Amino acid sequence: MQHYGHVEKVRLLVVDDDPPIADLVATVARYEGWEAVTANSGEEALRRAAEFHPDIVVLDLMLPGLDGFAVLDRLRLSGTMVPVVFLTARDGVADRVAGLTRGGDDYLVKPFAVEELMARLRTVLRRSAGPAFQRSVLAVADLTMDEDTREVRRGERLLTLTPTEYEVLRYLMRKSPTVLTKAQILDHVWEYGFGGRSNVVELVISRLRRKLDGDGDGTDRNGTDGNGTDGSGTDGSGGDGAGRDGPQLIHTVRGVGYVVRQVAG
Amino acid sequence: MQHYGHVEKVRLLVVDDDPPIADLVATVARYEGWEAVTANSGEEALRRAAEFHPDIVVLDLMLPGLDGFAVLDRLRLSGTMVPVVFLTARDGVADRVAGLTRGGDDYLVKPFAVEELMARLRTVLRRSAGPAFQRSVLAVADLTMDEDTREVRRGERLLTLTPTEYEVLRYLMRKSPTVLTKAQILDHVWEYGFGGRSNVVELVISRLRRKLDGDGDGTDRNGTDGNGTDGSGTDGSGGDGAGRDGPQLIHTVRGVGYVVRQVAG
DNA sequence: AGTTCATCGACAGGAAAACGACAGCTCGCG
DNA sequence: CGCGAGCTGTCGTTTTCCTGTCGATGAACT
Repeated sequence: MQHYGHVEKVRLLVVDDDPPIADLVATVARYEGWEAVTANSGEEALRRAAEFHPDIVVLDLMLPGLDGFAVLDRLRLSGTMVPVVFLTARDGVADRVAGLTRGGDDYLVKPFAVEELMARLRTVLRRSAGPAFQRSVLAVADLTMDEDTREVRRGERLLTLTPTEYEVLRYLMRKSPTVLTKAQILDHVWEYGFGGRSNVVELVISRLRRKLDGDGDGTDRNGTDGNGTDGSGTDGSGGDGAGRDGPQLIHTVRGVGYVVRQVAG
Repeated sequence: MQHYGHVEKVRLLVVDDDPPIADLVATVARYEGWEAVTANSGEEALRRAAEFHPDIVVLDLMLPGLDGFAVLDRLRLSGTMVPVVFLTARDGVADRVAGLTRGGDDYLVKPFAVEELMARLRTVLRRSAGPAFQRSVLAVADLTMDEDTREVRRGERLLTLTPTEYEVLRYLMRKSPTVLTKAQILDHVWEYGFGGRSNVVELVISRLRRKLDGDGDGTDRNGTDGNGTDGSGTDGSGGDGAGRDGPQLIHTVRGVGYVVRQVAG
């Protein structure tokens, strides 16, 4: 039915017996402009699926009563072809799940990172939308990211990013030119329930900068101005952070967070 | 995407009384951009065939009621020349089937691997597409694979691959330059219902690398790097992973999976 | 100047991947 | 019908390198 790319909102059904988790996912999805409903049991899931007609389903496999596998079977038996993204416990039934991803489905291990889940949902939707091969490429200035091949390049230069770096950058690029707080980045990119409050984000940003701004000594702090609204101001200090590859793209907004964009202002 | 010459979408009819199996096949086919419909009984199959006019049919021989042989007869009697790929149980009527494949049809034993089935479908389609059957040759950099002759070569050198290695490589090449996860590879190349969670994939990749990257001492980790992007950084240091035949083509994307592609710059 | 916030080098624990070695199987050949 | 070769997959070890913590240095704001 509806497909990604369509004008209408994506309809998502989230099935998880842990309400907080289900809500978390639903909330993020709604934030992206999707319509989302949740179900906390297998039975409810089937009921919701029947009336809501989701375009995609997030299904926890460990459900009391009618478990995820059973729900999947019933869904398929009723002729529905909705793509499904499964959630499984770390060491749980991961093996059995593997066999289910052949279709267009996919799966994720709990605890997962929200951005990771959203990324998979988008991918699955894109693929199930038919001749599937429109690639999804994010771009900001001369920085591009191909989500299928995972190739990231600054201009011509191909960058080598670690998984975490890749995730953070993707989130920043996707939201560009919005400024994101460290908390937001932490919440989206790290697994939910990541206790470690630390400067991890700063760390990753630092490493990212070095790689994509080619910037050795970089440290050009410029974006800076105080309050969120970024505004214009900033630069000032001369060097626009050009390390070797052009202007700096990751800017620090002191007291707020980070943003990826061409300098502006 | 993958071309057989058809401009329009391939129309596939899948006949299997086990809905999950039929759906599995249909889903994968749709992924490839085909149009697919399923039928769960012989009667339904004939009905669907009449209205859908498939270009090719996947037909399970063990159907309750009107069985596969009967369905085939009726189809032929009605003048249809659609090529058919049969599915049979491991020890079942394999012999009798042999006699049916004359027309250019083919058959596969259950349980099968999805990629294997898709490969046969493509082959049969190609042959039935007219006398002028172009060969289907996959190529990535100087690595080529002829799906008809099963010849694989790196540059001039002919490689000797075992069945499993061949399948894995074909899947990787077909999807190149997309990064595939181990789960995807496992799901496509191994028979459905292969529970084994193990490092088989890593193993095969390792063996493939040794053969096609000519890599004796191998372990040239270079392409390998973090996520996705690999690449550039590497070169420099002399070894481009070139064992003897050029740059490494199978790259590890840590935390994600594997890709076949030229490092590109 | 003092205080707060950010950057980044260095290090260690640990997760993921590579790979050698071995055993069960299949299949072809004698 | 039995033997042997090659293919596969499991185990366990080794290697690689990703990640987050600490702490010192440096900027920016008040």
